[in-house]
Parts: sequence; structure tokens; C-alpha cells
Amino acid sequence: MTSSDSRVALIDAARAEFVERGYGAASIRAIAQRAGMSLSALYYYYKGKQDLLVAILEDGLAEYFRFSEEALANAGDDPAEHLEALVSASIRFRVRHPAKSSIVATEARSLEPENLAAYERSEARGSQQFKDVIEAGVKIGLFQTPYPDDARRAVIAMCNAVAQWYRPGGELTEDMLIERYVSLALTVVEYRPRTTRRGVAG
Amino acid sequence: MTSSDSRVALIDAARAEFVERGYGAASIRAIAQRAGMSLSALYYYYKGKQDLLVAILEDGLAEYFRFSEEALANAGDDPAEHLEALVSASIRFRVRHPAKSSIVATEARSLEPENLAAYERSEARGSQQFKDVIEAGVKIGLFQTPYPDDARRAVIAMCNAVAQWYRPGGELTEDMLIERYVSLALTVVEYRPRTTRRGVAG
Amino acid sequence: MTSSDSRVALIDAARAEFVERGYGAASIRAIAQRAGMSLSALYYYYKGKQDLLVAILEDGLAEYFRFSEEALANAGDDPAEHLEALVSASIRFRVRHPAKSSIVATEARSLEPENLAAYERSEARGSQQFKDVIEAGVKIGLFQTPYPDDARRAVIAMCNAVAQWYRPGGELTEDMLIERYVSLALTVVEYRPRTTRRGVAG
Amino acid sequence: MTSSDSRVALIDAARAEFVERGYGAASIRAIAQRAGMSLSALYYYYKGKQDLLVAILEDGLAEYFRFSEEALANAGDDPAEHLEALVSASIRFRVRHPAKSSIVATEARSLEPENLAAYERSEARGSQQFKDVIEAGVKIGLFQTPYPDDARRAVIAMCNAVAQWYRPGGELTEDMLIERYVSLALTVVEYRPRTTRRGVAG
DNA sequence: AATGAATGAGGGTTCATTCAT
DNA sequence: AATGAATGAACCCTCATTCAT
Repeated sequence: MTSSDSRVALIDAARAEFVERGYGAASIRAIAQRAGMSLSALYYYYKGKQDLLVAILEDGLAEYFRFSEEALANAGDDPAEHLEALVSASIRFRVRHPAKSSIVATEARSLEPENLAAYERSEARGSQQFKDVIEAGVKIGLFQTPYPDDARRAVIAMCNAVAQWYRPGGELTEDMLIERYVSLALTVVEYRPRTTRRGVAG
Repeated sequence: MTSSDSRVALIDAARAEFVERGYGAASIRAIAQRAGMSLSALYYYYKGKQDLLVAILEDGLAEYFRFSEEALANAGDDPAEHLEALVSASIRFRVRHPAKSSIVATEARSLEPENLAAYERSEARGSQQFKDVIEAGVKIGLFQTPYPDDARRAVIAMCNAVAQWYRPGGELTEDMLIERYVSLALTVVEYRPRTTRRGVAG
Repeated sequence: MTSSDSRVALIDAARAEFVERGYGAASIRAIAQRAGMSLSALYYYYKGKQDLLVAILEDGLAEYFRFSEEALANAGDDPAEHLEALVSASIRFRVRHPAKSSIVATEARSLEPENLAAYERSEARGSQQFKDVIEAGVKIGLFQTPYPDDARRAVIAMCNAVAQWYRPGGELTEDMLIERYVSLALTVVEYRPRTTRRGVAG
Repeated sequence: MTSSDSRVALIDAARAEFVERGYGAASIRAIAQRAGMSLSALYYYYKGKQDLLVAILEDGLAEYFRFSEEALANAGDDPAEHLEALVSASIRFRVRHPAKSSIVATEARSLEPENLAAYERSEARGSQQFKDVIEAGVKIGLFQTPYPDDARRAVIAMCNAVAQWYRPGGELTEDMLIERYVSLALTVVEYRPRTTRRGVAG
């Protein structure tokens, strides 16, 4: 087992413990055991419990941004397509990594102040992506919601919630789920495709 | 200070600690101190930490149902009005009792199995209220969402999220907030008022 | 329930708890509950935990002496008959009151010094009764044991042990048991009835 | 100090505390202090208070069986010699290790059910050794007691009791004590040496 | 790279007891 | 005669962490 494998095994174990019990109640001994290592080994790889939490949150956010940036890169330049990309990335992330997803939402309070700052910056960045897209759509009249901020929060909240109830293997596939949530998101922002122009053009 | 006052002071203190640190990390000593009582007094009123959590969750859910049932009682018999009542109650609860609200969402995992069962029954009841209303609206064609279950979850999630960001005292009043979220919810379920009647009337 | 009933209920409950868990581990709350009284009521009747223990030991010893003195009173003046009386009383006490019996042996260590002194005086008195009888028998050559002290301790020990294994209701009745232990005790002191004289006389 | 030394120091300290105060009243802090270690160190070596008790009882029984098996190995094949060996081993054990001896008798009630089972098996084995020997002697008419079971219990009880009163350093040496108790035990089982053979031989 | 040993602080909980009523 | 409320001390145990090796 390489050094990198050990690190991964440890944050996987730590994440699982944190999700099951919460950061405060999780035991560093249980984490080491779950990762199949000695307690001392854990301290060789990570400075402590807080360090594990930071690593987990960083890893989770990095993974999310990998999803969202890839989706944005493959989307056209239309705000609706951008929103579709973001929702799609968000759902995909939460479906494929429910633990990574839920811990981000729950355990930020356990971050020590200096680590909290960095986390909040990242989170704001994620939120900003939605904000930019929705405002762009509103600006050109493509999204007609009178409450863009609330709409943004609603879309993010409903995507986040997926991690809490969706279990793969049912009859609802990931792609179907994404389709639905894209549709819901477009509804929320009151998407009105510009059929008139198209109509005029046709 | 009456015996009942002591109990209330304790669950208030406990709720605050649980919200700030999480159930696992919260200290029963800190709770007693926060409530201005000795540690032993706490144990005189509650059997233990878990008992405090149970009391908090029960109280939170009871408060929510007080809101929702009152709102339903004052609503007409139209599904749209029912949905409006539920959203309105939910927002009101989360705005007025953000701690009661957020702890319900977060700390269910810390319940011991036997207590978890009761909690889940209550939670399901709350969810069912939304389900009934949305399905009724869909049945009569008032709500046209093709995904009633996802719409329900989206509406609940976006209402829940309000507790995490809304702070009273800003320029956005509670009533304005409710108006917006009612509007968003009706959008999500794709509410189409029956213009026929209006047509007839016109 | 009279005041005296309450006191009896309490020491019965306390004795049971002490026997089951040991003095140190026994809980005064459990005792009150077992006696069907409030904690405060217990303190009304007894000064505290130690007071209960003292009462129990005193009661146990008093009961034993009631048995032994009655038996001695009904015995003839022969040392063998006296020993028979003491063994018989001891066995009867341990069979009828196994809890009273076993607690006396076990929990003397939990007595505070001033109470211990009184207890030890009583215990010595019980031991002395055996000592007197055996020495009397040895003096007149009726008991031929070369080790009267060890014989005394052996007789007492074997009687005490009865409380630990005898359970009434089996095929071995109390009277049969007594007969056997009297026989054993006489064997231990090497009882030799003076048949020669009788022989000569006959 | 080696790891094994620490373990020994701990069970010695624990045994002393348990004997003085009883298991329930003994404090794990006092044990650690008595052993000259920190509280945490104690928990490094033993899982808890109960674990210490189990270790103590196991050690005590093991020590006793070491004595009894050695004595039996050095004895001839005659039941009287066997009984002599067992009594001798029992007395030796109780004289040399009075704490190990008395705790075995007293604190079994403090064992949790799963540990109690193992303990009772061992204790039954010790009792069985006496039983086998006495029954063998009775079978061939060497022991004439009409009550072999009661005789067995009496012999065991009188040996056990030695731990409670014998203090070395007096004028009664260990060997003298053993001689007396062997004699008492043979008296109890009503040992009758087979003089016939001797007669034939003479 | 990895470990066994050890620590001090703090965890939740229960204790015997007191006191105003 | 009897109680509910409250207390401070102590309980057993687990914690995150360090350090010599």
C-alpha cells in the first residue's frame, strides 16, 4: 500500500465516521481502525482530527468543482444551457458521492476559524456560479423569475437534498433524475424560451 | 423558578449547544451552565443527553405541526390554498424558530434506534401533508408538474433551507418572504389556475 | 403501613441489595424503590446507608442469638448436647435466613470503625459459645480432638457454608441436614461417648 | 518497568482494593494510584474494572490449581494420600495468598454473566477434585462417612476459612497447620486405615 | 515509515446526602 | 410524616494527542 493509498483510506474512513456520528462524536481510534491502520499511523499521515476534516471538505469541494467545471465546459453559451450544466453537475455529484456531499453541508460548523474561512470562500464560489448564470438569464429575459436570489437558493437546496434520499439501483436512473431536476430548475427560474424570435425567423 | 421553567431553560440551552457544536460534541456540563443550573439539576429533570435531544426534537416537531395545522384550518378547500398554507407555515416556523428547525434536520442521526422510529413517523407525517395536497392538485389538473414527488421534495427542501440563511431585521420581511416562497412553490408544481371558470365568469 | 413496618421493609430491601451487589455498589435509591418508598422517606427512618448496614447486621446477629440461646436452653448439661444445640441453631439460622447469614460474613469490612467494634464484639461472643462448649468437652475427655481451636473454626466454617448452597424444597429436609451436621461436628471434635463406664455399670 | 510488570502491578493493586472495599466500592483511580500509574495507563493494559476482576480471579484460580496439581502429582495412589494432597494444597494456597483466596470466594457475584460462567466452571473443577477423591475412598471402604457430599463441603469450607484468620509469623507454622487440617479432614471423612493388611503382613 | 506506551483532560452519569416545605 | 428539588463529589471510561524508539 502506497503512502497515497493510506491517505485515501484514512479520509474515506474519516468521512464515513463523520457522516455516521458527526465530527464531535467521531473517534479518531475508530477511524484508524476502519482504515485498517494503527492510531500512530494516522498521526503520521494527518496532523489530527481537524486536519482530516479539512482534507475531507477540500476533497469534496474539489470533486464538486471538477463536475461543475466539466459540465460548463461542455455547455453552449446560453444561460439555460449553463443552468442545465450546473444542475446536472450538482445532481451527479450528490448521487455519486452522497457522503462527500452531505458532510460538506453538515460539518462546516466543526471547522476551526482559520479553516472555516477557506471553506466559505469555496462555497461562495459554488453559489456564485449559479448566481451568475441566473442573473444572465434574467438580464436577457430568458428567466422571468421575479426573485432571482430566492430562485437560486431554491435550486441549490433542492439539488442538495437529493443526497439525502436518492439511492441508486431503483427504477429512477441518474439520467432520468437529472432530466427532472433540470426541468424543475428551469421551472423555478421561470424559463421562457424565445419562441417568438424563432417563430419570426421561421 | 418553577419546575417547568427549569425544563424549558434546559432544552433551550441544550438546543443551542447542539446547534453550535453538534450533539456528539456538545457537553452536558456546558448545557447545565448555560441554563444556569447545576449538573445534577439537569439530571433531575432529564434522564440524560439523549433524553434532552428527544425532548428538543419532539418540541420542534410539535411546534411545526401547530403552525401547519393552524394554517390548514384557516385555508379554503382548494389545493393551491392548501399548498400555500403549508409553505406559509413551514417558512414561518423556520424563520421564527431557526434553531428548532435546523436541529430537526441535522441531529436525527444522533437518536438511538427506538427514539429514531418515533421521530421518523412524525417526519413522514409532515411530508405526507405536502404529498396529499400536491397529489390532490395534480388529480384535478390544477398542478401540472409531471414529477409530483420531486416537486414535493423540492418545495420542502427550499423551505427548509430558509432557516440557514434568513435573518430577520433585514429589508425582507417575513410576509414578503412567504409570498415569494408561495409563489416559488406554485411555480414548482406548475400551478395553472382554472381559467375556464374565469372564462365562464367573463 | 406503620412506622415499624416501614423500617422493616427498608432493611429487608437494603439487605437484598447489599447481598446482590455488595454494600459499596448498592444504591440507596434502589433500596428505597425496592421498599416501595421515596428516597426522602428512607432518610426519615434511617440516618443513611451506613445506618442501614448497622441495623441489618444487628438484626442478623440478634436473630442468630435468639436461635442459639433457645437451643442451649433446651439442651441438657452435657457438652455434646450443648454442641449439638449450637450446631443445630447455626444451621437452622443459615437455612431459614440465608441473606441475614451471608451478609454478616461478607460486609463487616464496610462498617465504619466505631460500628465495626460493636460488631466484632458480638461475633466474638458467638464464637466464644462454641469455644466454651468444646473446651468443656475436651476437659472431661468427651471430645478427644488434639486441636480444639481448629476444630472450633472448622465446625463454624462448615455451618456457615450451608447458607451458600442449601436450598430448601429439595429432598434434604432441614432436620436431616441438622442431623448430618451435628454428626459431622461431633466427628470433628472426636466425640467419644463414655461407653466403658456404662459398660462397667452394665 | 516492562509491560508485564505493569500488568502485574495493576492486578496486585486491584486485588488489594477489591479485598479492602469490595468490587463495587473500589475506585479505579485508587487502583491506578496504588499501582503507581496514571489512570489512562490502567486502561491501556486492561479494558476496565470488570476486566481487572476477571484477570484477578483467573490468576487466583490458576495459582490454586498449580498448587493442587503439583500436590496430586507428588502423592501416591491412595485416596487418603490424595485427600491429604488436596487439603495440603488448599491450605498452602490460602496461607500464602490470602488475598487471592478470599477474593475468589467473595467477588464472584460482581462478575458479569458471561465471565461468571467461566469462573463457575473452574470452581466446579476444584470441587470435583475433592469429590472424586472422597468418593474413591468411600468406595473402597477407606472413608466411612455416611455423608460424602456434606463431608466434602465441610472440608472445603474449613480450608477456605483459614485465609480469614491465619497470619504467618505466629507460633503455628504452615506445616503444622497443614498437618492439623489434614488430620481434621481425615476425621471428617471418617478415615479408617486398613489394619487387616498390616495385620496379615505382620 | 511506523509503533506501543503513556498522559491529562474531559466525557456522561450516578452517588449519598441535605433542606425547605 | 413525608416529599420534591437540588447539590457537589465522585464514579468509570474514552478522548485526542505526544513521544521515544
